[in-house]
Amino acid sequence: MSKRALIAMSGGVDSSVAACLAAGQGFECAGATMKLFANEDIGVDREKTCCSLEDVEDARAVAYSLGMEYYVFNFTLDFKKQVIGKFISGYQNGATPNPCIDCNRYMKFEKLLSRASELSFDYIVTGHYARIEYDAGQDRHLLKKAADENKDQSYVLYSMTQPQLSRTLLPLGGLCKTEIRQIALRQGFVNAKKRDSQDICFVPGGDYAKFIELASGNVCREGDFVDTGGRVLGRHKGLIHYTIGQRRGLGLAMKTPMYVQSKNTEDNTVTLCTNDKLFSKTLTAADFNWIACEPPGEPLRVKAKIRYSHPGDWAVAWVLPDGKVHIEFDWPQRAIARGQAVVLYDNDIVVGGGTIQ
RNA sequence: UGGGCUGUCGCCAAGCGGUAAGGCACCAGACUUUGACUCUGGCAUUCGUAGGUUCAAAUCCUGCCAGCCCAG
Repeated sequence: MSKRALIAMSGGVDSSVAACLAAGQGFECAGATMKLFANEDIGVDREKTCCSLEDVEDARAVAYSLGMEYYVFNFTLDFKKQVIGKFISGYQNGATPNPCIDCNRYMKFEKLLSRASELSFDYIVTGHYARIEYDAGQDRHLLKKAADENKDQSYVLYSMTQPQLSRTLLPLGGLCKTEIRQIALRQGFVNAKKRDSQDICFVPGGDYAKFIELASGNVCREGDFVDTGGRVLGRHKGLIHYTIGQRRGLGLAMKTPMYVQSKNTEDNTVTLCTNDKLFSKTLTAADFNWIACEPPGEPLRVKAKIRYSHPGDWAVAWVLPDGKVHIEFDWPQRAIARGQAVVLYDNDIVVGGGTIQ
Protein backbone atom coordinates (compact mmCIF):
# COMPACT_ATOMS: atom_id res chain seq x y z
CA MET A 1 0.00 0.00 0.00
CA SER A 2 1.38 3.35 -1.02
CA LYS A 3 2.27 6.03 1.47
CA ARG A 4 -0.08 8.93 1.93
CA ALA A 5 1.04 12.51 1.49
CA LEU A 6 -0.76 15.73 2.32
CA ILE A 7 0.23 18.63 0.09
CA ALA A 8 0.30 22.10 1.60
CA MET A 9 -1.20 24.10 -1.23
CA SER A 10 -1.17 27.88 -1.07
CA GLY A 11 -2.82 28.40 -4.41
CA GLY A 12 0.42 29.43 -6.05
CA VAL A 13 2.37 27.67 -8.79
CA ASP A 14 5.08 26.21 -6.62
CA SER A 15 2.90 24.18 -4.30
CA SER A 16 0.70 23.17 -7.20
CA VAL A 17 3.65 21.68 -9.02
CA ALA A 18 4.80 20.09 -5.78
CA ALA A 19 1.44 18.34 -5.62
CA CYS A 20 1.80 17.16 -9.16
CA LEU A 21 5.29 15.83 -8.57
CA ALA A 22 4.36 14.08 -5.34
CA ALA A 23 1.52 12.35 -7.10
CA GLY A 24 3.93 11.37 -9.83
CA GLN A 25 6.18 9.75 -7.28
CA GLY A 26 3.47 7.30 -6.38
CA PHE A 27 2.16 8.82 -3.18
CA GLU A 28 -1.49 8.77 -2.43
CA CYS A 29 -2.04 12.50 -2.23
CA ALA A 30 -4.52 14.99 -0.93
CA GLY A 31 -4.26 18.75 -1.03
CA ALA A 32 -4.84 21.14 1.81
CA THR A 33 -4.86 24.87 2.19
CA MET A 34 -4.35 26.45 5.54
CA LYS A 35 -6.71 29.32 6.09
CA LEU A 36 -4.49 31.61 8.09
CA PHE A 37 -6.51 34.77 8.33
CA ALA A 38 -9.71 36.34 7.15
CA ASN A 39 -9.30 39.19 4.75
CA GLU A 40 -11.62 41.31 6.83
CA ASP A 41 -9.17 40.97 9.68
CA ILE A 42 -6.33 42.48 7.74
CA GLY A 43 -8.30 45.30 6.23
CA VAL A 44 -8.61 44.17 2.63
CA ASP A 45 -11.48 42.70 0.70
CA ARG A 46 -10.37 40.77 -2.33
CA GLU A 47 -6.70 41.49 -2.71
CA LYS A 48 -4.46 38.80 -4.04
CA THR A 49 -3.06 37.47 -0.83
CA CYS A 50 -1.87 34.09 0.20
CA CYS A 51 -4.80 32.04 1.44
CA SER A 52 -7.44 34.42 0.17
CA LEU A 53 -10.62 33.04 -1.29
CA GLU A 54 -9.16 33.29 -4.74
CA ASP A 55 -6.13 31.31 -3.72
CA VAL A 56 -8.27 28.65 -2.14
CA GLU A 57 -10.15 28.35 -5.40
CA ASP A 58 -6.92 28.02 -7.34
CA ALA A 59 -5.61 25.38 -4.98
CA ARG A 60 -8.86 23.49 -5.12
CA ALA A 61 -8.93 23.62 -8.91
CA VAL A 62 -5.41 22.24 -9.13
CA ALA A 63 -6.08 19.51 -6.57
CA TYR A 64 -9.19 18.40 -8.39
CA SER A 65 -7.45 18.46 -11.73
CA LEU A 66 -4.95 16.06 -10.24
CA GLY A 67 -7.74 13.91 -8.91
CA MET A 68 -6.93 14.65 -5.29
CA GLU A 69 -9.08 15.19 -2.32
CA TYR A 70 -8.82 18.69 -1.03
CA TYR A 71 -9.17 20.21 2.40
CA VAL A 72 -9.17 23.65 3.91
CA PHE A 73 -7.97 23.86 7.48
CA ASN A 74 -8.91 26.82 9.56
CA PHE A 75 -5.76 27.80 11.41
CA THR A 76 -6.66 31.41 11.87
CA LEU A 77 -6.54 31.37 15.65
CA ASP A 78 -3.10 29.79 15.81
CA PHE A 79 -1.81 32.04 13.07
CA LYS A 80 -3.02 35.08 14.91
CA LYS A 81 -1.34 33.99 18.11
CA GLN A 82 1.89 32.43 16.90
CA VAL A 83 2.69 34.40 13.78
CA ILE A 84 0.89 37.73 13.80
CA GLY A 85 1.18 38.10 17.56
CA LYS A 86 4.90 37.42 17.55
CA PHE A 87 5.33 39.74 14.61
CA ILE A 88 3.61 42.59 16.40
CA SER A 89 5.30 42.11 19.74
CA GLY A 90 8.63 41.72 18.01
CA TYR A 91 8.33 45.09 16.33
CA GLN A 92 7.01 46.70 19.48
CA ASN A 93 10.05 45.46 21.34
CA GLY A 94 12.37 47.05 18.83
CA ALA A 95 13.28 43.89 16.95
CA THR A 96 12.85 43.03 13.27
CA PRO A 97 10.91 39.79 13.13
CA ASN A 98 10.59 37.45 10.17
CA PRO A 99 7.04 36.13 10.15
CA CYS A 100 7.67 33.67 7.31
CA ILE A 101 9.97 31.72 9.55
CA ASP A 102 7.41 31.52 12.32
CA CYS A 103 4.73 30.53 9.86
CA ASN A 104 6.82 27.63 8.63
CA ARG A 105 7.74 26.63 12.11
CA TYR A 106 4.38 26.82 13.83
CA MET A 107 1.88 26.47 11.04
CA LYS A 108 3.35 24.15 8.44
CA PHE A 109 5.58 21.90 10.47
CA GLU A 110 3.69 21.81 13.74
CA LYS A 111 0.04 22.50 13.18
CA LEU A 112 -0.30 21.15 9.67
CA LEU A 113 1.94 18.18 10.29
CA SER A 114 0.00 17.13 13.36
CA ARG A 115 -3.25 17.55 11.51
CA ALA A 116 -1.82 15.35 8.78
CA SER A 117 -1.00 12.75 11.39
CA GLU A 118 -4.53 12.81 12.71
CA LEU A 119 -5.72 12.14 9.20
CA SER A 120 -3.14 9.33 8.94
CA PHE A 121 -0.95 10.88 6.31
CA ASP A 122 2.64 9.69 6.35
CA TYR A 123 4.11 12.88 4.94
CA ILE A 124 3.43 16.48 4.27
CA VAL A 125 4.65 18.05 1.05
CA THR A 126 5.46 21.71 0.57
CA GLY A 127 6.55 23.83 -2.35
CA HIS A 128 9.71 25.08 -0.72
CA TYR A 129 12.91 25.26 -2.71
CA ALA A 130 15.13 23.16 -0.50
CA ARG A 131 16.10 19.53 -0.14
CA ILE A 132 15.88 16.97 2.61
CA GLU A 133 18.23 14.01 2.53
CA TYR A 134 18.70 11.09 4.84
CA ASP A 135 22.27 10.51 5.96
CA ALA A 136 22.44 6.85 6.90
CA GLY A 137 25.92 7.18 8.37
CA GLN A 138 24.74 9.67 10.96
CA ASP A 139 21.17 8.46 11.03
CA ARG A 140 20.08 12.01 10.46
CA HIS A 141 17.88 13.85 8.08
CA LEU A 142 19.72 16.76 6.55
CA LEU A 143 18.23 19.97 5.28
CA LYS A 144 20.06 21.25 2.21
CA LYS A 145 19.93 24.16 -0.15
CA ALA A 146 17.91 23.89 -3.35
CA ALA A 147 19.69 23.00 -6.56
CA ASP A 148 18.68 26.42 -7.85
CA GLU A 149 20.58 28.53 -5.38
CA ASN A 150 18.86 31.69 -6.54
CA LYS A 151 15.52 30.39 -5.33
CA ASP A 152 16.84 28.55 -2.30
CA GLN A 153 14.56 28.78 0.72
CA SER A 154 16.38 26.57 3.17
CA TYR A 155 16.94 29.69 5.26
CA VAL A 156 13.30 29.87 6.31
CA LEU A 157 13.23 26.20 7.28
CA TYR A 158 16.05 26.18 9.78
CA SER A 159 13.75 25.44 12.69
CA MET A 160 12.88 21.98 11.42
CA THR A 161 13.48 19.05 13.74
CA GLN A 162 14.45 15.49 12.89
CA PRO A 163 10.88 14.17 13.29
CA GLN A 164 9.61 16.95 11.06
CA LEU A 165 12.29 16.43 8.44
CA SER A 166 11.63 12.71 8.38
CA ARG A 167 8.02 13.31 7.48
CA THR A 168 8.39 16.14 4.99
CA LEU A 169 8.88 15.97 1.24
CA LEU A 170 10.14 18.90 -0.82
CA PRO A 171 9.72 17.88 -4.46
CA LEU A 172 10.90 21.21 -5.86
CA GLY A 173 14.35 21.10 -4.33
CA GLY A 174 16.07 19.82 -7.43
CA LEU A 175 14.32 22.05 -9.94
CA CYS A 176 14.55 25.64 -11.02
CA LYS A 177 11.74 28.12 -11.34
CA THR A 178 11.50 27.97 -15.10
CA GLU A 179 11.03 24.22 -14.93
CA ILE A 180 8.29 24.70 -12.38
CA ARG A 181 6.49 27.14 -14.66
CA GLN A 182 6.83 24.75 -17.58
CA ILE A 183 5.36 21.89 -15.62
CA ALA A 184 2.49 24.08 -14.48
CA LEU A 185 1.81 25.14 -18.06
CA ARG A 186 1.97 21.60 -19.33
CA GLN A 187 -0.48 20.54 -16.64
CA GLY A 188 -2.74 23.40 -17.56
CA PHE A 189 -2.90 24.69 -14.02
CA VAL A 190 -5.03 27.78 -13.61
CA ASN A 191 -2.24 29.50 -11.73
CA ALA A 192 0.56 28.63 -14.15
CA LYS A 193 1.21 32.26 -14.90
CA LYS A 194 0.32 33.65 -11.52
CA ARG A 195 2.74 36.14 -10.11
CA ASP A 196 5.15 35.02 -7.43
CA SER A 197 4.06 36.09 -4.02
CA GLN A 198 5.86 38.82 -2.21
CA ASP A 199 5.40 41.02 0.83
CA ILE A 200 4.20 39.66 4.14
CA CYS A 201 1.14 37.59 3.26
CA PHE A 202 -1.05 39.19 5.90
CA VAL A 203 0.09 42.70 4.98
CA PRO A 204 -0.66 42.76 1.27
CA GLY A 205 -0.12 46.48 0.79
CA GLY A 206 3.30 46.30 2.38
CA ASP A 207 2.51 48.88 5.05
CA TYR A 208 3.28 46.67 8.01
CA ALA A 209 3.47 49.59 10.43
CA LYS A 210 -0.10 50.56 9.71
CA PHE A 211 -1.10 46.95 10.12
CA ILE A 212 0.53 46.80 13.53
CA GLU A 213 -1.22 49.94 14.67
CA LEU A 214 -4.55 48.62 13.48
CA ALA A 215 -4.13 45.14 14.85
CA SER A 216 -2.67 46.12 18.19
CA GLY A 217 -4.80 49.17 18.73
CA ASN A 218 -1.72 51.06 19.83
CA VAL A 219 -0.83 54.20 18.01
CA CYS A 220 2.93 54.41 18.02
CA ARG A 221 4.67 57.24 19.76
CA GLU A 222 6.70 59.74 17.82
CA GLY A 223 10.19 60.43 19.01
CA ASP A 224 13.52 61.92 18.11
CA PHE A 225 16.02 60.93 15.49
CA VAL A 226 19.44 61.35 17.05
CA ASP A 227 22.96 61.00 15.73
CA THR A 228 25.59 58.79 17.31
CA GLY A 229 26.56 61.70 19.55
CA GLY A 230 23.02 62.09 20.84
CA ARG A 231 22.20 65.27 18.97
CA VAL A 232 18.61 65.54 17.83
CA LEU A 233 18.27 65.44 14.03
CA GLY A 234 14.52 65.38 13.63
CA ARG A 235 11.33 63.57 14.56
CA HIS A 236 10.45 59.96 13.78
CA LYS A 237 7.02 58.41 13.32
CA GLY A 238 7.42 55.68 15.90
CA LEU A 239 9.94 52.89 16.40
CA ILE A 240 8.02 50.25 14.50
CA HIS A 241 8.38 52.19 11.26
CA TYR A 242 12.09 51.53 11.12
CA THR A 243 14.56 48.72 10.99
CA ILE A 244 18.32 48.49 11.26
CA GLY A 245 20.05 49.62 8.08
CA GLN A 246 17.01 51.41 6.72
CA ARG A 247 17.52 54.48 4.57
CA ARG A 248 14.23 55.33 2.88
CA GLY A 249 11.47 57.09 4.68
CA LEU A 250 13.52 59.01 7.21
CA GLY A 251 12.67 62.30 5.54
CA LEU A 252 15.91 63.90 6.67
CA ALA A 253 18.06 65.89 4.27
CA MET A 254 21.64 65.47 5.40
CA LYS A 255 24.96 65.73 3.59
CA THR A 256 24.99 62.03 2.90
CA PRO A 257 22.40 59.28 3.11
CA MET A 258 21.59 58.35 6.70
CA TYR A 259 20.64 54.92 7.97
CA VAL A 260 19.05 53.51 11.08
CA GLN A 261 21.75 52.28 13.43
CA SER A 262 19.60 51.36 16.41
CA LYS A 263 16.13 51.64 17.82
CA ASN A 264 16.10 52.56 21.48
CA THR A 265 13.01 51.47 23.35
CA GLU A 266 14.13 53.09 26.63
CA ASP A 267 13.96 56.67 25.39
CA ASN A 268 11.98 56.05 22.20
CA THR A 269 14.73 57.40 19.96
CA VAL A 270 16.10 56.16 16.67
CA THR A 271 19.84 56.54 16.21
CA LEU A 272 21.01 57.39 12.71
CA CYS A 273 24.46 56.98 11.23
CA THR A 274 26.29 56.82 7.93
CA ASN A 275 26.52 53.56 6.04
CA ASP A 276 30.06 52.75 7.12
CA LYS A 277 29.00 52.66 10.78
CA LEU A 278 26.53 49.87 10.15
CA PHE A 279 29.02 47.05 10.05
CA SER A 280 29.69 44.55 12.77
CA LYS A 281 31.47 41.21 13.03
CA THR A 282 29.70 39.45 15.85
CA LEU A 283 26.27 38.41 16.96
CA THR A 284 24.61 36.06 19.40
CA ALA A 285 21.72 33.82 18.45
CA ALA A 286 19.15 32.36 20.83
CA ASP A 287 16.54 29.66 20.45
CA PHE A 288 19.03 27.79 18.34
CA ASN A 289 18.08 24.67 16.41
CA TRP A 290 20.86 22.30 15.39
CA ILE A 291 19.97 20.12 12.44
CA ALA A 292 23.09 18.58 10.96
CA CYS A 293 24.70 17.70 14.28
CA GLU A 294 24.40 17.95 18.04
CA PRO A 295 25.51 21.28 19.52
CA PRO A 296 29.25 21.12 18.87
CA GLY A 297 31.76 21.20 21.69
CA GLU A 298 34.19 23.34 19.81
CA PRO A 299 34.14 26.28 17.39
CA LEU A 300 32.65 25.44 14.05
CA ARG A 301 33.74 26.85 10.74
CA VAL A 302 30.63 27.78 8.75
CA LYS A 303 29.05 30.15 6.33
CA ALA A 304 26.37 32.20 8.04
CA LYS A 305 23.37 33.99 6.54
CA ILE A 306 21.92 36.85 8.55
CA ARG A 307 18.88 37.54 6.41
CA TYR A 308 16.90 35.86 3.69
CA SER A 309 18.72 37.51 0.82
CA HIS A 310 22.17 37.47 2.42
CA PRO A 311 24.61 35.44 0.33
CA GLY A 312 26.20 34.06 3.47
CA ASP A 313 29.71 34.75 4.65
CA TRP A 314 32.49 32.94 6.46
CA ALA A 315 32.27 32.83 10.21
CA VAL A 316 33.13 30.80 13.29
CA ALA A 317 30.31 29.69 15.56
CA TRP A 318 30.49 28.31 19.06
CA VAL A 319 27.98 27.28 21.66
CA LEU A 320 27.81 29.33 24.84
CA PRO A 321 27.20 27.73 28.24
CA ASP A 322 23.55 28.76 28.16
CA GLY A 323 23.01 27.13 24.77
CA LYS A 324 23.02 30.33 22.81
CA VAL A 325 25.38 30.52 19.88
CA HIS A 326 27.99 33.18 19.35
CA ILE A 327 29.04 33.93 15.81
CA GLU A 328 32.05 35.86 14.66
CA PHE A 329 32.39 36.70 11.00
CA ASP A 330 35.69 36.97 9.20
CA TRP A 331 34.51 40.28 7.80
CA PRO A 332 32.08 42.86 9.20
CA GLN A 333 28.50 42.41 8.06
CA ARG A 334 26.07 45.20 7.28
CA ALA A 335 23.03 45.87 9.45
CA ILE A 336 22.76 42.80 11.62
CA ALA A 337 19.24 43.09 13.00
CA ARG A 338 17.86 41.69 16.23
CA GLY A 339 14.92 39.41 15.54
CA GLN A 340 16.15 38.20 12.18
CA ALA A 341 17.39 34.65 11.84
CA VAL A 342 20.97 33.58 11.40
CA VAL A 343 21.38 30.28 9.60
CA LEU A 344 24.62 28.34 9.46
CA TYR A 345 25.72 26.38 6.41
CA ASP A 346 28.32 23.76 5.71
CA ASN A 347 28.41 24.06 1.93
CA ASP A 348 24.80 23.34 1.02
CA ILE A 349 23.89 21.68 4.29
CA VAL A 350 21.95 23.66 6.87
CA VAL A 351 23.85 23.15 10.10
CA GLY A 352 21.35 25.05 12.22
CA GLY A 353 19.94 28.43 12.97
CA GLY A 354 18.59 30.75 15.60
CA THR A 355 17.24 34.19 16.32
CA ILE A 356 19.64 37.11 16.41
CA GLN A 357 19.66 38.92 19.72
C1' U B 1 17.93 104.23 12.46
C1' G B 2 22.85 103.79 10.12
C1' G B 3 26.77 100.04 8.04
C1' G B 4 27.67 95.14 6.07
C1' C B 5 26.09 90.38 4.16
C1' U B 6 22.59 87.11 1.96
C1' G B 7 18.22 85.60 -0.95
C1' U B 8 18.99 79.44 -6.98
C1' C B 9 13.89 72.69 -6.32
C1' G B 10 11.25 70.50 0.31
C1' C B 11 16.80 70.95 2.57
C1' C B 12 22.04 71.94 1.42
C1' A B 13 24.53 73.91 -2.71
C1' A B 14 27.35 74.93 -7.74
C1' G B 15 27.05 78.90 -11.04
C1' C B 16 30.18 85.05 -11.37
C1' G B 17 27.23 87.51 -19.04
C1' G B 18 26.04 82.70 -23.11
C1' U B 19 21.12 80.16 -22.27
C1' A B 20 19.97 76.22 -14.33
C1' A B 21 25.81 70.99 -11.71
C1' G B 22 25.59 67.87 -7.65
C1' G B 23 24.14 65.83 -2.86
C1' C B 24 20.11 64.86 0.56
C1' A B 25 14.88 64.18 0.68
C1' C B 26 10.76 62.66 -2.14
C1' C B 27 8.08 59.78 -6.11
C1' A B 28 7.77 55.60 -9.65
C1' G B 29 9.60 51.04 -11.38
C1' A B 30 13.08 46.65 -10.88
C1' C B 31 14.89 43.07 -7.40
C1' U B 32 12.51 40.06 -3.18
C1' U B 33 7.79 34.37 0.05
C1' U B 34 10.30 38.90 6.13
C1' G B 35 11.90 43.94 7.45
C1' A B 36 15.71 46.22 4.82
C1' C B 37 19.77 47.21 1.40
C1' U B 38 20.66 47.89 -3.79
C1' C B 39 19.63 49.24 -8.87
C1' U B 40 17.07 52.13 -12.79
C1' G B 41 14.16 56.25 -13.95
C1' G B 42 11.63 60.97 -12.48
C1' C B 43 12.08 65.52 -9.92
C1' A B 44 13.47 74.29 -10.91
C1' U B 45 11.39 76.78 -18.97
C1' U B 46 13.39 78.90 -13.77
C1' C B 47 17.13 81.58 -10.04
C1' G B 48 13.15 87.02 -3.58
C1' U B 49 10.51 90.91 -6.44
C1' A B 50 9.89 95.16 -9.99
C1' G B 51 12.34 97.56 -13.63
C1' G B 52 16.92 98.72 -16.58
C1' U B 53 21.63 97.60 -19.59
C1' U B 54 22.78 93.72 -23.42
C1' C B 55 22.14 89.98 -29.42
C1' A B 56 22.04 87.22 -24.69
C1' A B 57 21.38 87.94 -17.39
C1' A B 58 20.63 83.57 -11.99
C1' U B 59 24.98 86.15 -13.25
C1' C B 60 25.80 93.76 -14.44
C1' C B 61 22.83 98.34 -12.62
C1' U B 62 18.60 100.56 -9.73
C1' G B 63 14.23 100.45 -6.49
C1' C B 64 11.49 97.49 -3.26
C1' C B 65 10.74 93.12 -0.03
C1' A B 66 12.70 89.35 3.35
C1' G B 67 16.48 87.20 6.55
C1' C B 68 21.15 87.49 9.16
C1' C B 69 25.24 90.24 11.44
C1' C B 70 27.57 94.71 13.42
C1' A B 71 26.68 99.62 15.35
C1' G B 72 23.57 102.55 18.32
